[in-house]
Amino acid sequence: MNAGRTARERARAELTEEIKSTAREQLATVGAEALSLRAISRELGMVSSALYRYFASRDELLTALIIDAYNALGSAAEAASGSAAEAASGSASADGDPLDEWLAVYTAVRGWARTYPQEYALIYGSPISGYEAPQTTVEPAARVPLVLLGLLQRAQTAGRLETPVDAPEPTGALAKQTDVLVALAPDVPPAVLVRTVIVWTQLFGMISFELFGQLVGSMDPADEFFESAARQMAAFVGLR
Amino acid sequence: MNAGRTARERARAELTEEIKSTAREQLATVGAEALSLRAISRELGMVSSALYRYFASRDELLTALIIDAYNALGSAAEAASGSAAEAASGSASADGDPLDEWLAVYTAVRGWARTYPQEYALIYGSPISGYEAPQTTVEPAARVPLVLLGLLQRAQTAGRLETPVDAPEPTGALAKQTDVLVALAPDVPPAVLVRTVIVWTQLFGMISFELFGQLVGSMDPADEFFESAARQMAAFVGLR
DNA sequence: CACTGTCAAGAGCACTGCTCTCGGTTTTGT
DNA sequence: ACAAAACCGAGAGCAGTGCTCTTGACAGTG
Repeated sequence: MNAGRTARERARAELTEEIKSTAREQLATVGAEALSLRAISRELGMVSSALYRYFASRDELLTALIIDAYNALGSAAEAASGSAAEAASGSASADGDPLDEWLAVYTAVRGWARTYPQEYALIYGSPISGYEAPQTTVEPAARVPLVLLGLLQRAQTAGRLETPVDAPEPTGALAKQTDVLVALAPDVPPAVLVRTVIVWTQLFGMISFELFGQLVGSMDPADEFFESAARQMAAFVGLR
Repeated sequence: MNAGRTARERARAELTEEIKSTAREQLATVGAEALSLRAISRELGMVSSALYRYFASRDELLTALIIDAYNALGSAAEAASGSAAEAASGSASADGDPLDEWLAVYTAVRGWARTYPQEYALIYGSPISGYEAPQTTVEPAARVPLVLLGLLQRAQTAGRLETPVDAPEPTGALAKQTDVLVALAPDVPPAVLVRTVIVWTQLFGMISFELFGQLVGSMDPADEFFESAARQMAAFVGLR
């Protein structure tokens, strides 16, 4: 993250960032699959071949944009989680109301998605054909679910999580898969962890439907529906 | 649906279907955004310009494929709903167990999506850039949610739907939006209808996550998770 | 000063969607 | 039955794309 030592390294880092920046602009206007390296180079006043000194291919540029998008969304969710906790208590370390925090995270995720719909589509839409997401994307991609898990873990230790009576205990392969999540939120019961995954898929399904126009004719505009869903999903995982 | 009168009309209809068929093959192998009219025409042994006699543009071909995909998925859901009802009773008109039917619909939708992932991505993935879905797509797109609504309506009149006590009554704009659904399932309480939309978004969010690789590392393979989610969502809307 | 690695530039390849024109065939109207 | 109209496939061509390769200029290091 530091400025490179030599002038060359600094120039290279700056230009790399500049390329990504104009790529994001193009993304916002023409969409992901119409992203053109030549158009970017034209915008930057350089020749298209020069761009390949910075990104070996269009896919590599897309990968960089995808990772940036995951991180931006993750940061937004984490910030919402953190500031909601502070706002209620005044102190930075004490926790606020878990339900408020839950709603703040939901709102932040949706807000980011609506502000940067093309970048959202890039990471949660159909995968680019012939493009295999490298392993580098899974860590940034995990930040949003980690926020939810962390929130529930803290709510549990604060006595604000009440395991729903009708949540079935996972068995078989599902129990094994849940173990991975137990390691991340050890005090949250497995039944609630399964529900957390359900809720996680609901959140992004709902946002995708809103952004991709699937709700037109029923729940669009989706503001009130979204908040209702957020509250009902909080209750679904046992947040009180 | 009938064969055209003149030989030309029949040939035209056949060739149109053949174009869509090879387009679907290409779709399955190279993906939607790499779908090439020239490659299709090459496969068909004709020149690319001739293809424009049948589809005015690439977008128009995509629209046709999208409508076909919606209809195929809708048929699969309707068939599952119908056959589940018959299987339990032997009669074609009597209803089976609503919960079995619910699970059958879930399984059918997921099965179709896994069988035709690229066609699924075409309709539930990111919208094609610069492509506006025409009004013709909304009716076929509504078939799956209509299956769920119909199922709940029948379950309600059969006394198999128990409105959850913690489902909040929709108010304000949300209540207005729910009215559209009331017209489709008049006996289902509005609170349950809102939950139906939530469940609807969850279903497709879950399938999208599975297909687009978002579940890798947690709930993949998703068979058991999917069934658990299906059952818990049935309970969430009050199916008993 | 000379050498080595990095850089932008340019030409070029194979591909794309799409348009237009040109003959030939089929359907239709009189 | 015959002419007019509609339709069809072929081919050339345009503007655009991602990507590769070569060339000449520059900066950093011994």
